[in-house]
Amino acid sequence: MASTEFTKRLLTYRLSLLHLQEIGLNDVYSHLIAGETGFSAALVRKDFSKINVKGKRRGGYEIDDILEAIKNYFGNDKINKVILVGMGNIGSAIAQYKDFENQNIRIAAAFDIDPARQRKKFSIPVYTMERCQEIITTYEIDAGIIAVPALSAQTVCDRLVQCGIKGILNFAPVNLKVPDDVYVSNLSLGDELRRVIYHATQNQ
Amino acid sequence: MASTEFTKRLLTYRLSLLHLQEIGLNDVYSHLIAGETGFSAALVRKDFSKINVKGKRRGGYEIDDILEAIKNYFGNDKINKVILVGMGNIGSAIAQYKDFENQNIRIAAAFDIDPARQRKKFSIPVYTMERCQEIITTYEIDAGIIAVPALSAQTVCDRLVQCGIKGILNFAPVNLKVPDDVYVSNLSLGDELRRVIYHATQNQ
DNA sequence: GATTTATTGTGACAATTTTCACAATATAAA
DNA sequence: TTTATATTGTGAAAATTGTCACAATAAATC
Repeated sequence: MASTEFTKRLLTYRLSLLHLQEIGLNDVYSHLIAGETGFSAALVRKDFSKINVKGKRRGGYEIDDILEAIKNYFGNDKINKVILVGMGNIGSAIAQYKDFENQNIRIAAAFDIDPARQRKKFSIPVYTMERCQEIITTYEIDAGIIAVPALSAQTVCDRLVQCGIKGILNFAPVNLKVPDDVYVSNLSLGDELRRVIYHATQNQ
Repeated sequence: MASTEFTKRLLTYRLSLLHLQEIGLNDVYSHLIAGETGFSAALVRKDFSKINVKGKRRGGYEIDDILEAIKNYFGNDKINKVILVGMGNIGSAIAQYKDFENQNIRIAAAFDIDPARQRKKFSIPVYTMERCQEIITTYEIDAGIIAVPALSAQTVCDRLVQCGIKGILNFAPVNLKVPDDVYVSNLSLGDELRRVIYHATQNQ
């Protein structure tokens, strides 16, 4: 399996390339991408080589080729469906988040214990956790987003794993424990901001 | 400067230790932390050694010692103040996010171009960007959170940098360009979820 | 008190990741 | 057509990161 830094870089390239494409470019040099993303030009070329993107000597790379290869690498030509657990502050913000579409990801359903939130009109249906298994299997869900309070995060996580979920994006400030075949990305916003402040105040 | 993986691990240890403390533990062995966090016991010990945490041979480490050392490492005994730009979906969720307190971080003020959002009652004051410089200097702001649409993110970023901000947490799906002495963490939720799905579907 | 056991702390080693340097080569200029 | 120039693609080297193995040693047991 490729290193997580590598997959992160690919998506960073993607974002910059989409931007460059929007301002009218068709071709790019490794140096240009390096300048946009902060990685070295040699690393950019090695990465492209890994995903079988060929450039023209002295001619650079075609943006379309690279974007195609990245899309291919992540296998996102078909729509991937995910579920969202927890419709509090973070959860409902995520439910309305527009950018998932650009990644061909759709939130198929959400879950919450609060019946008021189940009745409330969101753009996606909100169920109780009882219907968790049913919805995961019928909609062929690929991953789950956890946006519940810290105290219930592990319980929710266990439930999702039990229902066959193999990928979890977790916003609760908890280090979730999962079996080896389940992938978890812990996005603790407090930790992330703490690290930003650390680097900001340590600089020089 | 320490690697970002190292600082991430420290905050991961912290989260697990707070949990272990809550369930009544005072001491821990490197193996226990390894089990909780997924890192190897040797790496845990090396990391502790780096931040000058001493254990007792055969006696393990005191949780308090480790937490103290981590707090010290990040220098967060005083409250750090940040600003938030953009009070849309993500922005207002962040404004209400409770966990920043546990990191001694306070959102001092928010900014939005929409006058309606300025009048609306949030728990923090919302201003126009005109008062940006004034507030950053008077409140001694340490970092900025960008939660505006992709199109305006770089403009906002430039403005913050111009006002002396050295750390930025960016939620817009854009690779922000900043001078070398400014630290940016790009948290593109779409990218993050894409990576989760990738790992979930590639596993085995 | 002697012996066993469990754990830390770390130097040496291994693996991984990134950079360096340059041959190959396509394009542009002369 | 020849020469100069700029860029890719990639082995080799360097740097970084993580693991292994074990001496040191404190606690527990006999």
